[in-house]
Amino acid sequence: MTRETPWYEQVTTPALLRHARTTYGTAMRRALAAAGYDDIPKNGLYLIGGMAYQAQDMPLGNLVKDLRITKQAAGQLVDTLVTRGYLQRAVDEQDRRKLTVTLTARGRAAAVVQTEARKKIDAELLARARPNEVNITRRTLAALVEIGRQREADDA
Amino acid sequence: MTRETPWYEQVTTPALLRHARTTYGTAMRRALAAAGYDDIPKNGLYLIGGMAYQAQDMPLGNLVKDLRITKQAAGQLVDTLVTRGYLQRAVDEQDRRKLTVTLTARGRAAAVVQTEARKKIDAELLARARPNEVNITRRTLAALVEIGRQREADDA
DNA sequence: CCATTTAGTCATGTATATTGACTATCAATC
DNA sequence: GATTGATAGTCAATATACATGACTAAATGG
Repeated sequence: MTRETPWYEQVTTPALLRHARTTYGTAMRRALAAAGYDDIPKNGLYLIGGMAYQAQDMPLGNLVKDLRITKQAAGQLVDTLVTRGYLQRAVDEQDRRKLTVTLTARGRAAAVVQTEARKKIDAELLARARPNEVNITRRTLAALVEIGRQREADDA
Repeated sequence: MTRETPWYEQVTTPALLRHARTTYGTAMRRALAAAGYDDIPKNGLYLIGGMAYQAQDMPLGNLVKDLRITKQAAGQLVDTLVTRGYLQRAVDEQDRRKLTVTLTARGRAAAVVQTEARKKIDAELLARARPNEVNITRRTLAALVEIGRQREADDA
């Protein structure tokens, strides 16, 4: 009995990464839209989801690094999210040049929906992969991220 | 000695996926730009890299599904890549409505550069993770992709 | 054949991001 | 305590990528 080559061996790793992320992305977008949050711009998911998971407030400068966009684009992104009621801007009292960003009530509500959608995918994944395999995957992805950071630091 | 929580445990899986893909993306873009291929649009990498890896020619319709963009956007993407000398369009003789797309010489040359950049990252990854861990990662990513496909099929 | 479906185009609008030029705050020195 | 330089963000104009709506041409299926 000859073993069939699995489809994913015909696909590059970056392509796998792309499509894997799409699974999360569409699931989160669908859930958000169903709950009435259908006006979140592209990178808004990253911002809202990240803030709910990690930090209560985030300096705008972090966005620039994380999303690898210009500060103008970051400002514009925050602008629309403020306009649409998801975010609040505040001046950092320690350094009055800095702006920090916090979720509004609406923003937190959206974050909850988004987080649940994400966890749903995480749960579905555990039906197809062992917990240990998921851990290894996350560690390996982290290694890839570190390679990117390293390279960036090297040529700077 | 208390074990420190690794940074990546504070990050959602979709965020890890995003940043991991960025490592590949910037490496490939840099290599391409250094070799004179600095006019490739966003999704062009996916197209050129994918065609080099998988198929010699690709029906335009596949792009629509893979990239999850409208056929108009796909047509436009191919247009610019044809204009810039990376792709060639041809009518499918079996079905004269269909257009298939092939790499030109320039396109193949760019694909080589891109592929090498990708493999370089793959190699660097093997300095930080075992081959088996990389395999598990790719399989787990494939599972995520399948979850997305499944969900799409379900609500169709 | 005629109706329907499939594959792609043309024209137009919109959202997202970029480049370039500017203001405001802070930090360090003289 | 005034001057220089660096950092954080804004404003204005523009480019690019993608979407929507209306259309043409080729294939499929009674």
